Amino acid sequence: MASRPISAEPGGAVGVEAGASGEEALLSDLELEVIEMFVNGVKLLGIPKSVGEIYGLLFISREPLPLDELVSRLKISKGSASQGLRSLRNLGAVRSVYVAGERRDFYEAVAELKPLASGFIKEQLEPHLETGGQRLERLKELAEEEARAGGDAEAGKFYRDRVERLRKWEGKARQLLPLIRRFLG
Amino acid sequence: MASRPISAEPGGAVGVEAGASGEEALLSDLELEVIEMFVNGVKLLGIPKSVGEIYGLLFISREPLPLDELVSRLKISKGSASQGLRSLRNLGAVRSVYVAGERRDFYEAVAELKPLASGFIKEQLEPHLETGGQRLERLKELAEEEARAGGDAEAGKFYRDRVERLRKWEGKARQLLPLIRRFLG
DNA sequence: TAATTTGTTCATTCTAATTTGAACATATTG
DNA sequence: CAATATGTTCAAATTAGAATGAACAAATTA
Repeated sequence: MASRPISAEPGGAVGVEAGASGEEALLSDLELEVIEMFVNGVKLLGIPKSVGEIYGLLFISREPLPLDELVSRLKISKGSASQGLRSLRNLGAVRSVYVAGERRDFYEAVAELKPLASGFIKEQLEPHLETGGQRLERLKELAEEEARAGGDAEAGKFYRDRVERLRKWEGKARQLLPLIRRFLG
Repeated sequence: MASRPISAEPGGAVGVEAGASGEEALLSDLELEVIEMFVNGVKLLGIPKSVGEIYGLLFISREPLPLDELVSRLKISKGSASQGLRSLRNLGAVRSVYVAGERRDFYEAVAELKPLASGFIKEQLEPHLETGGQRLERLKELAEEEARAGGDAEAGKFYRDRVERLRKWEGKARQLLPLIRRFLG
């Protein structure tokens, strides 16, 4: 019951526009459109296309799907599917579901905005803030050196101002992330 | 007076780590560090490295710089510099400055967070929201078709819910952008 | 007007990142 | 245990996107 055969797809007719050889209507128009939307979306976030495809298909699927169905329906490699699912699990964008009497792992999309945003912020954004913070310390030292070595008082002021600015930006970013989280929650 | 010769750089010693052939100390350690910071930053926003380099150098330069100095100091091609400056102007991240008695165009970084954020939102994010909005309409139709064609009432409910969710997400995004703008302003 | 300077454009080249697929590991079944 | 099913890993192929540089246009100077 769980892994519904691909021929039993609901209404939607052929998908996948003309072009290559053996088109077999693996995806309905609705699925195609949703997937495309997510592919666009994740690209904006710097996440690879295949990950968007996987999430998109899971998002619009009524039942959880196993890896090999993602492979056959999306026509992506096993490797991509495996790695894509891992990223999505790490992001908290996909959860694995127990399906009775099935040996394969089944996955479904986490379709609530909050955990998605949180996962993305925690995994993709916060690490950068962290390393950025360290970098800023070194930067401050370099600016001081420059200010001292230069002899020129104007120069010192300028460099200190620039580094101070970067500090403020970082502070803003640190405040902003939780704010976004709360807003989407 | 304006296009200070590159040998007249302030304190900082050799930059550019070991490796390739003719290293010539075109960038001080401070400049190098700032540039690296911006290169990391823009990568996060899906903006090419060369653009980060250009903005970084302008940001930490006391005087406006002309295109050919960006080329020589950053060792990037004229093409990259030209295109990079254009993107930065479009983003509102760089402004051109009049320098008396100079034929070349000189540029300086816009170093206030607000216009930077606004430019990025307006140029990079809002266009996607726009096309996403159109896509959503088509999606809604497809979901209705699917719901009708499927015969299954459950299915209809599910697809409508999913599309409705996407609508809500888009709405949130539309609210969020101005909020971010205000916060950074 | 010819020569020079400055900047842009865009086809080609190069690079970084993604995708593939075969080899491998780990159950699971007969 | 051998055979099969499932999933992961990683070197190699592919692809998308960025950088290059030569050709061009426009402005300036001599």
